[in-house]
Amino acid sequence: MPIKKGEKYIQILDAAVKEFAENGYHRTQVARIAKEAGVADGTIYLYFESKEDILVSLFTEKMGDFVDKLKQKLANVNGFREELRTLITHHLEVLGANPAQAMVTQIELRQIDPWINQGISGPLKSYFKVIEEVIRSGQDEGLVCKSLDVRLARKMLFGALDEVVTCWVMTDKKYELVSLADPIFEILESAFCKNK
Amino acid sequence: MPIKKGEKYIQILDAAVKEFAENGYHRTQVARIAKEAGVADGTIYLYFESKEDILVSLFTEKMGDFVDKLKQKLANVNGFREELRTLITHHLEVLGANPAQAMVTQIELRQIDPWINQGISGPLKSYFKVIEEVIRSGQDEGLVCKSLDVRLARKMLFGALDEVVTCWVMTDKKYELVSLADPIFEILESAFCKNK
DNA sequence: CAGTTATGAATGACCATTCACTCTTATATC
DNA sequence: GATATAAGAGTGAATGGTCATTCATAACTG
Repeated sequence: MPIKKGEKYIQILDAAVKEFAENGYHRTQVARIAKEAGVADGTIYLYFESKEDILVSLFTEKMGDFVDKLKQKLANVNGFREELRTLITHHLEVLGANPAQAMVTQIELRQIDPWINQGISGPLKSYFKVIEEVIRSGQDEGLVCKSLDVRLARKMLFGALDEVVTCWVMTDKKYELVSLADPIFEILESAFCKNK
Repeated sequence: MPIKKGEKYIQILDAAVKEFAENGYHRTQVARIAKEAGVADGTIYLYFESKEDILVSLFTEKMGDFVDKLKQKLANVNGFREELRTLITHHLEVLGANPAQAMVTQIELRQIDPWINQGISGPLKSYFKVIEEVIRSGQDEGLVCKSLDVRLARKMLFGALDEVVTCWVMTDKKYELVSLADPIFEILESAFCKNK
């Protein structure tokens, strides 16, 4: 029964993001995380069940935040177009501002492991739900074709954003990720909206 | 200097796809691959440098094929719309027909490892080039806005397809992947084409 | 019988996890 | 207020299991 909170908990999590981003999940030893966090190896196991648990906690922690903040922003905005723009911008802003975190969520988390996926699917699904709601609201407004398969559209939208972020992470991050928000918005808008 | 060809080479590769798809790269032992392939553990090292080398070879081998076949199909087709449709269909058809391979390329390959990425980037880049050429041909035809950022469009197109395949792989593969070709085509076409 | 190909038991490196111990802080007793 | 007792948090060296890889040996082949 690890204590999933407190100062050390955060320290370890932060150290883990850094190490995972730098060396990849499988290549970073727990001992390295401990060193980076300034705690003893054993201390980690007071806060986490296992190495995998660190990875999962990392994701759920960050993803929970991500979705919460997005929902707040969406509440202050009206109409499908602005919602879509907000969604895209948020995605790029947050990941653009946290390259290490982006690295972890984009790459390290992708390894299939029934256990890891279980831990991840919750928060990720809630993000998917938000995306689908935005698209559906576009349909209600009459801007998006009613016959559009919302699920499929969500997958494509998410996939598109995801790949853009992945490319950015994998290269040297020379450009500002957010600067792509506008062109992406243009493309996705015309993808979903009926031709006027 | 492993011999990168021959019957056993293929056998090992096939066994590896199966095992990686089933258990994931890190969870499959070389010994399992050997057993599945019907060869001795040591034999693997006559054909491959290392376990990683198996993964990379797998990808380059399959991806080379993938791009070659796609190019052939594209040569027999005229006009941006049909090219785009061909591209999408090919992507879904090939991965839909080889779930295990899809699993490996979609998931297992994503783990960052400078070495692995190096091995992968070649064949993947050649696929990207094909995609970009198709989009550019659409611009030449006047169907796609000249101001569209081809690179960005490629990333989004690839990401969209990729995510659709990933979702399919992760679930129980209940539906035919190719059946999504039409709706995806509709969406991507209107994403890129000027409103008529 | 030389050369090539294949074998699989043995090796050794690696690293997540544990646990016997220390250090700190809080509470109780006189 | 001084001392004793207990609990919790933290430590890091030692453990043990897991494989990738090697290599001495065998089995083909021409």
